[in-house]
Amino acid sequence: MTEHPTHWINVAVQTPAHSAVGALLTYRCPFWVHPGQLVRLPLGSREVLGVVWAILDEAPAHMPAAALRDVLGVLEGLSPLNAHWLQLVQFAAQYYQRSLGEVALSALPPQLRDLNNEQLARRLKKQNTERVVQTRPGPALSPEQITVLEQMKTGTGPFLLFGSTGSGKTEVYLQAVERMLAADPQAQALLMVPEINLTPQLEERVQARFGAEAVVSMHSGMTPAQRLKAWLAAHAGHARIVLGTRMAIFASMPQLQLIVVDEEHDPSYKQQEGARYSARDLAVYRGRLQNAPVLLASATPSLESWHLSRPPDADGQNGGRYQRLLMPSRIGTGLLPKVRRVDMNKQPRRALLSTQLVAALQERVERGEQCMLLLNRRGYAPVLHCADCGWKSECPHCSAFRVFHKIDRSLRCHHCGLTERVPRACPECGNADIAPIGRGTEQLEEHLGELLAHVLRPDGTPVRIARIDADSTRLKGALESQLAQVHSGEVDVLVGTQMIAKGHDFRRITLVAAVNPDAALFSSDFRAPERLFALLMQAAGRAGRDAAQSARSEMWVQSFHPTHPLFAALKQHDYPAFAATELAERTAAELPPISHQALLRADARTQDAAQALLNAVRASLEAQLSADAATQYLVSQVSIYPAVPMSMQRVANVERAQMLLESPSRMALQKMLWHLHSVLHQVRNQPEHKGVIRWLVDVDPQAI
DNA sequence: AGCACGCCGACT
DNA sequence: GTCGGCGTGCTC
Repeated sequence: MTEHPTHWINVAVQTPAHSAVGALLTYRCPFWVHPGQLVRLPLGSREVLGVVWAILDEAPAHMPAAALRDVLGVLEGLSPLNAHWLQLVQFAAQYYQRSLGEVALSALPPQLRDLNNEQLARRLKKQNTERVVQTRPGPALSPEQITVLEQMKTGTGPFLLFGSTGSGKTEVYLQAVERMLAADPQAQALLMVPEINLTPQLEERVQARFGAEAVVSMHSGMTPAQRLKAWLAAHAGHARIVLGTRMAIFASMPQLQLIVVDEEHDPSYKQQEGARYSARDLAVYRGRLQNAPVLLASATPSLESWHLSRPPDADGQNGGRYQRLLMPSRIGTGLLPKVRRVDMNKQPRRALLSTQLVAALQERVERGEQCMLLLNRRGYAPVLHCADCGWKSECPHCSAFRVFHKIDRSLRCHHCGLTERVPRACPECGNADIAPIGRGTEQLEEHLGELLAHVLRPDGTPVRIARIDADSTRLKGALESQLAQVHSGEVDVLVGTQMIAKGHDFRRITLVAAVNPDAALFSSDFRAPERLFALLMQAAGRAGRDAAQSARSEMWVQSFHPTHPLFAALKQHDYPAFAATELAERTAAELPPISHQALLRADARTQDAAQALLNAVRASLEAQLSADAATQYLVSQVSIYPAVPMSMQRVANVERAQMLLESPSRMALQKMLWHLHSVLHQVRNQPEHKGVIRWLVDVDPQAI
């Protein structure tokens, strides 16, 4: 810390976008600092961590010098966050309408805030050893893998790798990393996966290939100490490979030269609270910024990425910015499972499982094979109902029904968490005859137990059924132990929600069934079919991973609409056909990815108050923009729809309303949001909007 | 968001 | 008499 005449700096500190302290703060600084350095600052009565954003040449004119406080100190031994990182954070903050400080500070490991310089020095010393990378050779590549890697070498990307399940996408990532390290041993790669659950298995493969020293993980399941350690290793450039969930997109990686986004279609890449960023979209931005190739990969790409990678038309025009790479074949002799559609109209009324499916399950169990049943509803039944007076198990605080969980005889609201014992009789009329409506995973498990009670495994022991969902895996480590049971063959029939369809390799599963997938076909959410198709394709990919068994693997779909085009495309394993139909519909309706959307949401004590704020913002915004010749065009380019209640209108006694903004031009939408931000502050301060609790902006929302 | 300051009910 | 309920208001 060299002596230096006092000067002034702008710093980002942790403050929410809607607070009065939204922008950079100015401090006096009695010593020399660089942009990107971390400093400790007095803010009100507390001491906070800040990121130095800019060094000012002179005292700021907008504030009296006496109002500026002094920086307390700098975190020593840390090299400054580089300009690329600062720009990534700046872009994310601006694009997703949050404060710089909120994005910057939430991108840093929380423990950095609590350490003094001695503690930090100790941590830095501990991990300050050069890491040795010992690359072990990989398997021989398929012709498709070779072609794709060749295309990555000659092109600039971003690349969309469209590769079916089992085509060997992971090996492509590993080869790309290997090639990167061969060219530059100091280079760093970022590998992203959608969920924490999927990090261990990829981590294992990466470590086996490049050594345990080379890789660090970053996800929210790690302890503060682990997170700090991993972050420091990446920031210092010691970790060659950072493997993580969406939060890893903000890892400081000075030598970043490759970004891979696995299962790029997965909705988990979109953060659903705070700064609602899409890690996949930021990956593309970051790749361009740091001149690092970006590889997005999926067997069922998002329609956004599929559209952006569309090939040019016959005259070479109108192609997408992304380069599409193809790996259509499953490796080895493995075949994709045969898809069977069961017409539930021909089954007994209200049957949960068709007779054919039950027979097929029995056959598999008796052969010693495993089956997996998907039902996207946890609990025993989604509603309890009194036939006498019509009472239903509504949540008193939310616009939702409380779900009946038979296991602990509880009624639980899945939105606010309210849990009560199931009443013995109807709370309204006292009738003892209250009955569940609809079926969840608990009931499916119970029902299967009855249907297959007489079925024996080849060794003569009775069938074993297990359930995996958010309830069964609530305890730490429960998911791992349950998965291990399935792998070891202790379980014959696995029942679960979509969490079992993702990524886990169950080699002995030869039958996967979607029990009741119809809801998504007619959902008001225009992305529901896309998600369903991806889920079913992914689930189908769980069956027959073992080449010896793949010939007789099957994916079953029970539906009241078995001839629906979505299922027809699924039967052919034809994602491009599905995407073409879906994109045609999106184009006709001017929905994303043809248009771009943002949501403004308001929470208030009453629905009227929430909507009143939104409609006032809309009126004020349109009036202000129309009045100025320079901004008039925005009003015609961006549609602002009237405020409506959210589909989950009330959660924990808070009323929620939303307003949709839509534009064919992403730029126009961004400019509109910029104006919206200032109008919101004006309107929010008017006394008639006192009842509003909070507002938030969701850019590129996943569901509307 | 924190964290203060500030003005009214049941307890060591 | 105090500990503490959460209502407004400020943080360079």
